[in-house]
Amino acid sequence: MTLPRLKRSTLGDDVYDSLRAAVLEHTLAPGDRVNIDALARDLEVSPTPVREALARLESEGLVRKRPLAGYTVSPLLTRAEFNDMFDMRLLLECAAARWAAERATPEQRGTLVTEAARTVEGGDEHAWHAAFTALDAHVHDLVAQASASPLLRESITRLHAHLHLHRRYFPYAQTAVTNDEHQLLAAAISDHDPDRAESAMREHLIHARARHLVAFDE
Amino acid sequence: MTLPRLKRSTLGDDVYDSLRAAVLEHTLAPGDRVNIDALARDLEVSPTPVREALARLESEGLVRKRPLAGYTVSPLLTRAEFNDMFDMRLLLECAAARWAAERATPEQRGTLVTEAARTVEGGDEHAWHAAFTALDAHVHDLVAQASASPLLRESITRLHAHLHLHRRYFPYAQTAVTNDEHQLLAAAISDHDPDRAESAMREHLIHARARHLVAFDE
DNA sequence: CCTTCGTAGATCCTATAGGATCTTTCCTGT
DNA sequence: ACAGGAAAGATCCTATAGGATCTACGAAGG
Repeated sequence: MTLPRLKRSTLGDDVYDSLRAAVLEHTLAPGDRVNIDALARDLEVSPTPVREALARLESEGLVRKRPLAGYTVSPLLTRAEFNDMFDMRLLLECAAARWAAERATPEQRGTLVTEAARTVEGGDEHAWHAAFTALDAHVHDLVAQASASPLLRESITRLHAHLHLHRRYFPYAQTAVTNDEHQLLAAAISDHDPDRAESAMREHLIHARARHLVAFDE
Repeated sequence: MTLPRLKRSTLGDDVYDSLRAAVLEHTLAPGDRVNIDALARDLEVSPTPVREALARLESEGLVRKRPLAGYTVSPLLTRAEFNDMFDMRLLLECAAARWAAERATPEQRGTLVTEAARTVEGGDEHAWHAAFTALDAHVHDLVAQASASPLLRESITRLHAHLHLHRRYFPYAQTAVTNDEHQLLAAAISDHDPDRAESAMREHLIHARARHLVAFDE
């Protein structure tokens, strides 16, 4: 008998979740100064758990700390850093796709195919874009999870946080193409075909990088 | 004129360094409970910076937190987790070796060859072993640095922290072989030969895993 | 007009105190 | 002898207060 491992949480963790969401949603925009006391007042907690949350966020690179001068939200990636991130994605996620094709459970293959086939319904443009981004992240996480490597999945998740910071500047079009690529990837993994899974992921990421890079042209 | 960017530090950072070193040196052994108040008294600081340091360490996986029950030093890796870590090392460090061979500066190639050729001098067995481990980590970091990918280097550094936790249980012998492998790797990178660099790293890591895995046989 | 210096304000960093929770130990009952 | 429960101790979590530092604005001098 396995119980769902009841979740006890602390204020620090709650603040962390809230702050992380705020940064990812651009409620706190890149470059903004983060005032500890003001945040504590807004969230109606003391500064201590806020400091704890910020320390964790800094370790993940979402905020920067300047000693005796306060925290700021990490600035957006430069073109070079963005390319570096995609080099890492290619390295990590191609391996994840390969391992997923080799080691995923039948349930995982099924879920992956189902989720990759999902499409996002109407709503206003902003909400629709947010939903689509969330779905994209979810598909990639399913692959990472199916790779059966906890360390690999964690690394990928960490990268995606930085990717998410840029989503506002991604082009709204071409989402249908993304969806097609996801389905090819899911099919390859479902078919136990590592080579095809890896190359599908590679194609998908290379195309995604090209799609996103236009945002860096002024 | 570029000044060395004077380093201001906070108590929290100092505590972090001290604590991280204590964990890596097994002054705080895996599984040990970490008493916040006691630590604050020993280090002669208040609990707040200690909490901040622990939050960062938890984010790196060096300590674990159980809400309302305190922190503990992360336990040693299981055999499966250890294998997973080496799978990640193979993925990350082989790519690092390849990129280093392609992109390293002349200075980096020179330093790498020099450091890979270094040997550790006498001293008592414990100190000697510690020095050798440090040298090994240094060589691998030089490769990561030469890869010219900040994200890749950071990921590798993160992995090596966990590897370091196990060093006490590594075999003392066969260090000469390790040194030879490092020199082969350095030579390949120095020669601008990506294929040979990657395979040299792969061989090295596969052999290293085999050497270390004996520690898991009881 | 530009640069430099000094002061005021705001912010961060650290320390201490009180309430809530968990762990351990001891005792009682079966 | 063992299982179950209760109370004491220790520990963690949160809140508040005070000292040190940085930033920004304004004034004086070149």
